[in-house]
Amino acid sequence: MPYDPARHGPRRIVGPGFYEQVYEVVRQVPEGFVTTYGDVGAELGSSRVARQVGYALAGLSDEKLEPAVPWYRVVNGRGRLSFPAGDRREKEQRRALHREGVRVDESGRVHDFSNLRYDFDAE
DNA sequence: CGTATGACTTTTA
DNA sequence: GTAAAAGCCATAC
Repeated sequence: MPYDPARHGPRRIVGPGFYEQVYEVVRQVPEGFVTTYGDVGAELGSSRVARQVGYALAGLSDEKLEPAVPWYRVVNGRGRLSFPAGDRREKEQRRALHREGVRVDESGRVHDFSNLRYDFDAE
């Protein structure tokens, strides 16, 4: 069977792994803001690890980390949700974002995405 | 060490 | 504006 993080999940939740770094960066995103996979990757040093960022987030679907990771604040580079419409996570992400004041279009587009995008370097 | 996979991005049409 | 193809790279086997 091929590797399936949705079923097996990442074995290493804490430690010097890449995933740990991803979680740490995502936790920096304040409430009411969003970020992109590419931005998180860039913050980690490489702007080409966007897939791995999503990969890391996929791992915490079933995992429960102490500091909650606001995975729902991470969208793709075009300001859209990375789930097909009707997906369980897609609905949950919309609900969570709406609760923080982030409006999401029916197509899954984040309204005023450019303005809500969090700037890590601004810290 | 080589192959396979994917919550992505960028380019091209 | 959308759609399809190629490229990326950490993790697993």
